[in-house]
Amino acid sequence: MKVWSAEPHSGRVGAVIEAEAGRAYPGGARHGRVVHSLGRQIVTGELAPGDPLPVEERLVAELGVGRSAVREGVKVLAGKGLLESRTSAGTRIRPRESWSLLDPDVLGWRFEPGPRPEDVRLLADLRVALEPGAARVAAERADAAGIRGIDEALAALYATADDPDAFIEADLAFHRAVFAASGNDLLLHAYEMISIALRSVRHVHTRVVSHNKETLPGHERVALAIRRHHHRKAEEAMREVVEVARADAERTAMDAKDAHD
Amino acid sequence: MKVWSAEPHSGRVGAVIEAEAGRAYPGGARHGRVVHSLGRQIVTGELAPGDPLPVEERLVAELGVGRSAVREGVKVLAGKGLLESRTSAGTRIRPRESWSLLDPDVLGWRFEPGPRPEDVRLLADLRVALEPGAARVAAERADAAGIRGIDEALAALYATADDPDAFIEADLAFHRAVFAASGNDLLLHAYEMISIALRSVRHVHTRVVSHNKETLPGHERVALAIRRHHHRKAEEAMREVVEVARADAERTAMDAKDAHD
DNA sequence: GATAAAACTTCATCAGATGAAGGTCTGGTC
DNA sequence: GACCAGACCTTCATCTGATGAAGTTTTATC
Repeated sequence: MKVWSAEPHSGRVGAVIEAEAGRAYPGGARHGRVVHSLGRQIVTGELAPGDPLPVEERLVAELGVGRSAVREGVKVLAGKGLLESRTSAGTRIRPRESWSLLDPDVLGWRFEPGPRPEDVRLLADLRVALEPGAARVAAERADAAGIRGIDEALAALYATADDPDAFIEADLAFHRAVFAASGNDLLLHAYEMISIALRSVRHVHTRVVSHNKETLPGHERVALAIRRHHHRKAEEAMREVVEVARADAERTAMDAKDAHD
Repeated sequence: MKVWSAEPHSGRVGAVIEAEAGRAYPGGARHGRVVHSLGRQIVTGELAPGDPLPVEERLVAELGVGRSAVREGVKVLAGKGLLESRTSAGTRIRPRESWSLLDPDVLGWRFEPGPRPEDVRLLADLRVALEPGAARVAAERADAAGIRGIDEALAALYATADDPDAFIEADLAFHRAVFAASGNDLLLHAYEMISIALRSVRHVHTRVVSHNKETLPGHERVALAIRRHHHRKAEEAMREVVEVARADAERTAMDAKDAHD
């Protein structure tokens, strides 16, 4: 009996690779090309879960690389939960639940093209869910180095309030410093992944200089509370910061939608 | 100039594989063996960041597989940020900051052996940081299906209060249901990774039946608040649940330490 | 002692062969 | 006609050997 479903692959898989192949990958890193091309197509939905990948031989032809490169690339994607290959049954795209959504590459493929409106809400919610709690733990656990990191990031925030692009980076760095101060490497990594996505939404957030300045007092309160180990206050201050960001993001998204209609 | 440091690899890398090789992997999955053996050794610290891996040829000999399998395995680990290989310079272990700590495999290698005391604190903090916020977002966003999922998980919790092992699974399922109700797939994935680690700590938590029963009202409050979309109450109720768990964990860890001294 | 060229290492990729694991198809049986 | 055994075929898994590319190290020269 045939367990896996879906008809044989129809479209071509190699278009992107060929387009990129011109110069980006002179000699080596062929397998990296395979990983990124297939990975992106899977994550963006061009190739849907359950779909079979073309057979190795055809991938070799379409991607213009050798079997080794194809196999290594497929193995990497399988390691990220995107693919599963079985002898005699071919390779196919695993269901979305199996993907390592928090893998940096997977996140990148998802958000790099520019976030869709629903992603903006998703990210804003994620920050609301994560950051106040992280600020609380940071207030509980921060040592001198952690507090210093936050203070430095805060100073940078003030220093860059007039430069939108620099401010975005400083803002990301401040929030990162809070996570770092939690002394929890898993938590810090969780933020670093969010920031991959956040950076791609930066056009949406944080454009107006006057608006940036308005957020400074909130950040200051966060830093102060952590410095004093007031976990309750740290959490509340951070919540206010991210709630404001969420409201802004939703308003911006709505504006964009109105403008588009 | 030689940029990478550290002396050539000294010990043998293949011991584990050979030990496992006897029967576990009859025909296929050789490259998976490589991934797990090397991955575990890296994550547990047997191989330290900066260390060079033996050259391919030697890995082939030590691991008892062909070059293809070695290369595919190395590529998978490189995809998880654990390794980096460069032509002519060999393959070496990347610094810990580059690892995908939230990758299921990496988490597994880290926590499966059984958590060390510091990991217990780490996980407890992580829950305190993450779960109240997730409960809040769940209360804001939960739809009928999400609420139903939570209710069912709650019922299972009550039903298994007398069976320690089943209760652990029911507890994990309840918390998962809360994350699922948030409608945020990234958040849900974050929890699923925590749960990989949590499951390995279950010996520490949740052993006493009477104790399990004491946690039921707290869970009930969480479910109720989410059902009614009281985000404030949901967050507070969840905070209480995870704070209690954290206190228990720390007490248990301390007891274990005392018993050990 | 500095510099440039040659030699060497080690990974990257290709190519071909063999094998294993499943799935499919064909006959034959009842 | 339904069912089953076995041959057959497809497709991935792995091994092996050869070639190439990119650094590293050594050596030769001034």
